[in-house]
Amino acid sequence: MALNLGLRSLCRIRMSNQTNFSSKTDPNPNPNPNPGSKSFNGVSPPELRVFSRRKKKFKETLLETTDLSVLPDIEEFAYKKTKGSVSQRKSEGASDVIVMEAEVSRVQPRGVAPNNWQQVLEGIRNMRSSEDAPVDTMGCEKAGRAIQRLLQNGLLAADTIDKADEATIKSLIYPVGFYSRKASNLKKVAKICLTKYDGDIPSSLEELLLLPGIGPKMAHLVMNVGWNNVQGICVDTHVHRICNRLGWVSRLGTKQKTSSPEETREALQKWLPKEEWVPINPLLVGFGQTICTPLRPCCGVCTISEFCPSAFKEAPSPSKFSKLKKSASRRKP
DNA sequence: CTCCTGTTCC
DNA sequence: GGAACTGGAG
Repeated sequence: MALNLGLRSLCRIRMSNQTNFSSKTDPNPNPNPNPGSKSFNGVSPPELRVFSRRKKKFKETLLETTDLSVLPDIEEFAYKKTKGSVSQRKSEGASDVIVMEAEVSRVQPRGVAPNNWQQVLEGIRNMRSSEDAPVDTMGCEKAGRAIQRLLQNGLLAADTIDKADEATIKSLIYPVGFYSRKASNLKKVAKICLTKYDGDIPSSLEELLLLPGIGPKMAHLVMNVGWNNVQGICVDTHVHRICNRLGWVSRLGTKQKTSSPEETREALQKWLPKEEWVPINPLLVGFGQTICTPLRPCCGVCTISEFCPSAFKEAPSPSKFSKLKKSASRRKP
């Protein structure tokens, strides 16, 4: 399923490259000598060898990360960028398509990255190496209790969920937060998947967002770990909070904190290299559950506090300050 | 902005 | 006793 999407994207990229790009760079492009036979997605054998060599990088950077809607821009950018290296790459036996793939993999929108971000990330990775955060045992790739119970009852497929009683689902997923709403959304989503997607889940961000109960956070999570097709960063409350504490994101053109996870996602994507877009979520979620907690972060044990503009700036215990705040908020006109 | 829900932490 | 907690809908 994820493979289908990847291959279709690949075909579309190839087709558009072959018509637009090769005519710009090579007045005499070698036509595919034997289209339809011994080819992989229209790539003939010599090209396929190059493709295999670059496969790993290609897979990681282009196939799984390219948003097809930005293709015209990428082609334009890649064309300019490849001018100097095209002949060299081609002498290695690479076709225009392969050159394009290599260059596109370097295309990444880059804003100004914050100072020391790599050290900060490395420090968080070290703090997270014990994998003792809830996300490590209950995260989306593991089966939490509620998922296990659904699984035991055969309720992880669209057709069985569609047939099942909403009250049954409700009791099985209890006591997850908002179990009632989630049970009803699950039924609705199963119906949609069954009628519109042949029992599977949709494979594009836009279609996922149309499902009830699926917002940006879940849609990106599904694209990232379900389809291996990275369209954006999955920003939840932890990623949102920590990025702001670190000063990694700000409102467009200001130094103010971002006010929503969506704003954080856009700001973070401007500079964070794409290879970090998927791992940043479990990394910061676990960090946020154990050390950089929403209330009273443990800056004393945090190894990157020297880089954190917010370190030790939040009240360590809710004493006089919060009591004053409470009494102030109780006074209503 | 509030609501949804039960738990957890103060 | 009650605030904060998830993420999405309205």
